[in-house]
Amino acid sequence: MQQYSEILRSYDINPSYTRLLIYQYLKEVRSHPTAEEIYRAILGTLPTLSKTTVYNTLHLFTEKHLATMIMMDENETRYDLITKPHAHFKCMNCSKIFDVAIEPPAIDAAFLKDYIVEDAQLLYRGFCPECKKTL
Amino acid sequence: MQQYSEILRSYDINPSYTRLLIYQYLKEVRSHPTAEEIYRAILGTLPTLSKTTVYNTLHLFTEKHLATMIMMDENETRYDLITKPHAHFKCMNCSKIFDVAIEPPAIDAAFLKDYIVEDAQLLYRGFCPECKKTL
DNA sequence: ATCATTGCAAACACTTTGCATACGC
DNA sequence: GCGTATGCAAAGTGTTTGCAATGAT
Repeated sequence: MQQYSEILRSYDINPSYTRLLIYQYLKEVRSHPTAEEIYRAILGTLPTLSKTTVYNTLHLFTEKHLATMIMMDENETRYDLITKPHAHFKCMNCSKIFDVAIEPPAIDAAFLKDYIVEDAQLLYRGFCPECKKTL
Repeated sequence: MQQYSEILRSYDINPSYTRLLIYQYLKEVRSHPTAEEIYRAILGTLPTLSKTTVYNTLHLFTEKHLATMIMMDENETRYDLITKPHAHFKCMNCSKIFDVAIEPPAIDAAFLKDYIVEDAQLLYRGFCPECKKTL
């Protein structure tokens, strides 16, 4: 986990044990988890963990541009480490989320001149191969 | 409002007065309102309106594919009538939402073969011209 | 000793649910 | 009168807040 400490430090985040665990989870599981999922996953390793700390940490990661919030249905915020831009596909039946190898299109120059674009998200919704069968 | 009745009927929605008012609001205001905003706006015309009815109606519209839910920050669901696909830009400072004349890219054929894509959303976040100045 | 980090409990905001009332044909 | 539409109040869910406790240097 030593290398993760360095990463956190490079984002100006003090690498506490809790933060490392959360970072590791995001890094290794890569499933766009909700705060709840992260909380439950890490409870096994760190039974004293509180949900507040998970939220604190995720806010911190977002603020420092290490992670990004992604909004999907059902009013649950999910989190993803910032890597290269990509799209998400969410199955309307089983709620699974799939990464799609497609980049959000660049916004046109005229718009860019007046606005500052920090982040782009591309979300597709529909039915995954499994759920498609049952329709 | 006669023509609106026809539209609702064509989506297999019984055009009650309440539903017409909500449809009209979505149609004429076009600002991707939240349920709360719709509720407050229509209260003036229909003081007995309840928020439950607003939610009922929005769910009905969504189910019948007349409207679509769009998810943004802050865990608030916004609603938009389904027109042609377009993108949204949300100011991270003032929270205003701007329509962007750009289409979500078509998902590639290989993906399409296995999945059913019902809906695409493209969301940009950043700072609008007004808020840009104050940074 | 000081400052940062964590955690609890309560508050909050948005949405849904269950059921009762009212409305339209 | 029967089925649909509406509305109230309560519950539910995810998130935030205030503050106290703990930890690190």
